[in-house]
Amino acid sequence: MKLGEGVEAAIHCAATLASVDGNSTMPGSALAESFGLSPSYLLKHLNMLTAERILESVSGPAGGYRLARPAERITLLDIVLAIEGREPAFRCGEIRRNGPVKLDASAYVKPCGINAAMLRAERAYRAALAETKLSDIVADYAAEGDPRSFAASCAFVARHQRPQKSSSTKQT
Amino acid sequence: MKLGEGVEAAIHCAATLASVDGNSTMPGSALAESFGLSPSYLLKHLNMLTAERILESVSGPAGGYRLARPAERITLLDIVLAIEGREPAFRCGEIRRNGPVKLDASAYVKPCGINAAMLRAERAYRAALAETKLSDIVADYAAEGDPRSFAASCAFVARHQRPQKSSSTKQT
DNA sequence: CCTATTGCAGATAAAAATTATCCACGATAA
DNA sequence: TTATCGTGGATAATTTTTATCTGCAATAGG
Repeated sequence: MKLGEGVEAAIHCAATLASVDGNSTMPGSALAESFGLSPSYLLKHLNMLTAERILESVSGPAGGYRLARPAERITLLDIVLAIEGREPAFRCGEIRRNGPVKLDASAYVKPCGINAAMLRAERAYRAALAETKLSDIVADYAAEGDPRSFAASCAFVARHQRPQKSSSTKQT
Repeated sequence: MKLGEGVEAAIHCAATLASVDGNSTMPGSALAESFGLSPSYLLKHLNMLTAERILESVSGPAGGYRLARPAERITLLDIVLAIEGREPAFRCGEIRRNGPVKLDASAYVKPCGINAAMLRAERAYRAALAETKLSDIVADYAAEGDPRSFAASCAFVARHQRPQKSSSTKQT
């Protein structure tokens, strides 16, 4: 069982974007630089977040990314599902049917108990992820992280965020 | 997030072995045939289960595999960890340190809050897996599975299991 | 002892998924 | 008009997973 590296990048980026002002944006290249990641690959992940309506993007100079809704309404589950996909980790291949004894299909109408148990565990996993909001991550970082690190992050955001012209609905 | 196919095979094999009599064994080739799996690859997985003391193996003709302890004391978590390894699914790459601003290592003594949240979720996942015993899987199959399928499984086990010479509580 | 059957370890190969790069394109602020 | 930025597709490099093969050790039965 393994989560792709993109998950870590995506959560860190989202947490960073949570502290840009109002409807300002931050370019993907700045996010990549901020974590020492390959810009072209990170964009792939940011795109998935955009496709799942977790981020919004603005084209053109002064463009970039911002959260599509307040950090209070984005959970770690949202991000993990956006990056890793919605498929469950355990996929039942129904190998019980593949033996030498061929039974009628009607013998397999009941779902496999193993599958049920594995999916139950995964629901617990997702429920736990859904309990942590992006705002919790940010608040925890501000309250318990090292002040130097926090200050550096704030400075970085302040330096790279870009105010937008059109004042549409404001995010917080 | 993805679980290897070996997990499904391992659980099915363990469930099958749960219904062999006493200290009898069942050869890996029979287990592979029972689920239409490649024998040589399945042996890899059975081996991992043996290495983790979930199965015991007996060499020689009339040899094979059996459970190393009663099915009541084997959980799905035991099997999943044996096959997938004990590493957590989320591995924190500490990418927060990789930015352009180089801070002293003392700024990163606090563990990353993102990592903590992800590991918390994984603990929930493992706790849920630990709640299902192999005996539950077998009991459920006997009680709620299709009678034809259950009878076929029992017949298969009866046909392939091999009694051992009396003195056996040792292994590898 | 001999032989056949079985598990075990290691090397290796084939297939698939992940990670990463590049380029042509449309959007847009200045 | 131009430079900056996101988008999408194609492609390649890398790693992981899946699968096979071979030689070897263990051992039941003759």
